[in-house]
Amino acid sequence: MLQIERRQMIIQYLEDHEIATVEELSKLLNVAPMTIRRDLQYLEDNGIATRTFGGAVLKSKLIAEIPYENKSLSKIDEKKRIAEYAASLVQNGQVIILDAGTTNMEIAKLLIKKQNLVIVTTDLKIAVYISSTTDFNVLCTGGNVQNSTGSCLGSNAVDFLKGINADICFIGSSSIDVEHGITTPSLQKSDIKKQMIKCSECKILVADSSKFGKKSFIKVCDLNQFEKIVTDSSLNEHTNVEIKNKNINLILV
Amino acid sequence: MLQIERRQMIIQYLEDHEIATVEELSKLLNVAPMTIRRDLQYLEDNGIATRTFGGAVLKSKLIAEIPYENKSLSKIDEKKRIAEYAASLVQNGQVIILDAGTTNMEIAKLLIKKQNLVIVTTDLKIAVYISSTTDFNVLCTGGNVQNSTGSCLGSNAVDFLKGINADICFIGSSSIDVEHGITTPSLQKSDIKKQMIKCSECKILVADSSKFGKKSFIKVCDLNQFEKIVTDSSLNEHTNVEIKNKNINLILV
DNA sequence: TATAATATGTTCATAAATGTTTAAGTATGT
DNA sequence: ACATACTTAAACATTTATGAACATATTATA
Repeated sequence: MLQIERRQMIIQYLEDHEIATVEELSKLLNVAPMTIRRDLQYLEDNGIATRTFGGAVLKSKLIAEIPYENKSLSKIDEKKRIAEYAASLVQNGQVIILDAGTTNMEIAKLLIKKQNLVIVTTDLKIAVYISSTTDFNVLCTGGNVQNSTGSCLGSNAVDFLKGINADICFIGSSSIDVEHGITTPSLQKSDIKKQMIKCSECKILVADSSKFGKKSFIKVCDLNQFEKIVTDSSLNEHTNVEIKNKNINLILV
Repeated sequence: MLQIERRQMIIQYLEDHEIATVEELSKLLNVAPMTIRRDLQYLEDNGIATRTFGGAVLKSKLIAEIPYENKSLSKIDEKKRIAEYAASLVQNGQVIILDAGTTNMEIAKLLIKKQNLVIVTTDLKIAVYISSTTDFNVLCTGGNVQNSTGSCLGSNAVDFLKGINADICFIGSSSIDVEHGITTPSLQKSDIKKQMIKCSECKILVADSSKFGKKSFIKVCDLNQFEKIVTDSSLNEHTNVEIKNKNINLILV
């Protein structure tokens, strides 16, 4: 197993269990405890985990942004299932807004099988992917490109979106909380998502279950703004009930 | 098996598995580990994969899916030489406009070694490439994405450029004629190039010699608009003399 | 066909990752 | 405070991966 792979699994384990001991990780991954310590040191240096005596916990609920490569490896199966459901909501000929991120990339991979869509996105990789594989009308918002993710930010992107009337938007988020709604680490990202929601008829939130119960800095909107919230079935029971109590259409795939 | 074929299979393998070790690729493809390392080095240089100790992970699936190889295979050496000269004109800290196309992609590959640039481009692939490999400020114009090339067109892109003041723009063209100047097959492309030229201090035309002596429909500008025209030394003598007679700074690399 | 250019294989010194040992540090119960 | 059990990190040993240099094979070109 490669080093990066092992570190990825530690992140995955932490996402699932919130906490892990050096010993259990050492046994699980069949490496010396010292190796696990060095891995945890790396994760701490990169702001992903916080070391404790005997193990580590995920960095506080106010999560920072994890680099793209790490993200794309984690929860990939869940994302594919979420994407499958999301794509089933799309009719041929519709105008679709896709938010940036790996979950929306998974949706994009399925949408190319549809006919005659208009795709609007801030994610350059999604724009390149769809435009190179279909004859859809692909619109890219433009703006400042965020180096870590390849997505457009800034007033140009927001202004571009203001001119759009879409049938459906798919919004991704890494911080979803029943009480505080969805939040982002930057004002710019929040502005983009707000505008995407504003100019779409139907709003769908797509995010794997690890994103729930987390808060970031800038609020985008409350959960009741969405027609549907699509996530995977590992969502913890408490959150599940809380959302359903609010009469929100929660889809577990 | 051809080299390009093998590299294609590595990309395919990475797309399926997200991650791969040198050893498994070596066994799978029946070549020496060193060959795999060289392949992975190539893929990393081209922004397709990220190497790790012992293997590699996929960077972003899209660049791989684009028929880059095919396009850029023609006149690739000439383009690299042209790009080398073009890149040498760029100072750290400058604002650069890059037109769409493979020659400008070659320039982009060299610009990532500079410091602190601001890059403005209509080419999504260039935007993704530079933003994912540097901390430069990358601006993408946005607009309608042309499906065949992955570049932005339309009034959004032109309007975006109107707000830019650049030090240098690098313009590509497939139709250059001493008498008729540079021409494009569509009004949209012409509008973009015109605006790029208008908002740049210094204008450089980059095109391999096969593009000379050709005419298309919509005129962009005359050749004397450019501070320098950079092409390869296979340019035919007649055109060479004609351009120099017009007192234009022609660079043959 | 001969020759040049390119791609691939091999070897080996170097570097990186991991394992092991051990002294010092930390938590916890009495 | 003390003893005990556990955790840590430094130092060194071991394993494994890497890339440079050169040899060989393959492909392109004259």
